[in-house]
Amino acid sequence: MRLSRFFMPTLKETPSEAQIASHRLMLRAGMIRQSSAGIYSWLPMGLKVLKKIENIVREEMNAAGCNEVLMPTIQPADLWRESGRYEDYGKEMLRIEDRHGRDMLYGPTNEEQITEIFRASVRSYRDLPSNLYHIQWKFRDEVRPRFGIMRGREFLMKDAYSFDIDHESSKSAYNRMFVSYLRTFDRMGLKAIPMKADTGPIGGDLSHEFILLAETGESEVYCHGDYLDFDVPPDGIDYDGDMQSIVDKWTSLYAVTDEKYVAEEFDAAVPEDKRLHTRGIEVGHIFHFGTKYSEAMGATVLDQEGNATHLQMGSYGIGVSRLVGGIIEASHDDDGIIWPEAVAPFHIGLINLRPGDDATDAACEDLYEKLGNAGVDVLYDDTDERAGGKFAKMDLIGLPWQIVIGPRGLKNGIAEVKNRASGIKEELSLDETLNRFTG
RNA sequence: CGGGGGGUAGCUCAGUCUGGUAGAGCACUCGGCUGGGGGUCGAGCGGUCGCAGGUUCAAAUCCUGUUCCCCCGACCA
Repeated sequence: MRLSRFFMPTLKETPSEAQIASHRLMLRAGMIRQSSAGIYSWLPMGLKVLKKIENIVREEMNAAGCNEVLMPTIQPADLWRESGRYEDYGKEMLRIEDRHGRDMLYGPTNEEQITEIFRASVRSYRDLPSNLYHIQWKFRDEVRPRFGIMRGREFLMKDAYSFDIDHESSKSAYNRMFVSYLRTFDRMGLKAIPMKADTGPIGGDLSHEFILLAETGESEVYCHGDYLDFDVPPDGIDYDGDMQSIVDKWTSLYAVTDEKYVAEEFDAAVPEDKRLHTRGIEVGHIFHFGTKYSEAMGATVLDQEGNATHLQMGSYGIGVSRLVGGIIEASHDDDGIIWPEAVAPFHIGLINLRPGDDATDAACEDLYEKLGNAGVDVLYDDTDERAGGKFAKMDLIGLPWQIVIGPRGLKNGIAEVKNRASGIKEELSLDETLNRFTG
């Protein structure tokens, strides 16, 4: 993509509404624009990242044996009256009336919808276990949206729902999602630690929040430092295999959010030099809730003896849009964003320092074309802005690599390759530069 | 929902107290000098001062109402 034809309205100054780093940088890098409180438009740069994150989530869900569906954003109120949540949910739920006077709502979540779909189609234990997910926009009318995309009212979420015949099987479904989440966040270059979460009125130990460690996080967390070095389950792992030992390992050490924190327990469980007390961002939440919805909504299957049995269910969320902000919180510096390669909007930023100079233009165009042919996603700054502005802008948008070509280096056939994360610059010949990214 | 702060050019903000021709920097357009870390000189473009009503010869400024946004708290994936 040529920068001259790319819609990327960057800002030199920080808009006054942005307080935290990710919000500030997303606005400055031209990724999002606010529409109203907690509601944003996604501009090309932001949308590319959002889609990359969404795809990683999708790939890992599919690998774990889940089926993708797409449920509507607008749901009928009657569905929620069945579960009793229409009355319980309160003002967080955006309620709408259609032209016929029917009560509708913009879905804050989809337990009712998925249960309705499942109960209408599945009759036998033979069709279990099953896990359906979708990636869809949700709306929760938060009293006070904040932190930009991190806690908006409208947000993109992946939510999965598992259906099983009994508790034992449901626990296996839970474990598969647990492992899948470890892989998903790791692929995005994140350290997300599963922490004990509130199980609410249902009880049990099957609820974990996946927390991203970041100093600007919204809640305090306490955990064992060794989690940072734990191995993540490998690509291609067999989800029919032993998930329990992985879950056991990843839940063996102390890790809680502040509402579950007890100083004495923390001190007793973690040696002093391993105590990690920082802030965190919740990017995933997995939860087993048993028959709460299947009983309220009459979702049953016949078991092997022919008895109608209520489905055991669990739900598994990942905040896809929140992750965009979360990744930036975890990976930025004073100059701008530092994208992990897996979610970067482009792999390389190619800077032409002197558009209009024949030799410089020719070298840039040649490299741009060859990299493109090799399938490398390049943002080519072909504008005639000054060098300083180009460097600052490229650092701001945080592409993993920068290739700088100007008359000075070109006299010796040299391009400069800079790694955004380390800041290390190398002088390479044009061929070496090409090979570096295509070899 | 309680408390606080705001809305003036695309962005950051002054001007409001004390009413009297709407400003600066950045951005943008044109031209000159420049040319490897947001340069420089000159000339431009750009505003129903959130909205409605009131007071006044005269309102960005005073009064009333209203709406939107931000921050702290409570709440929350």
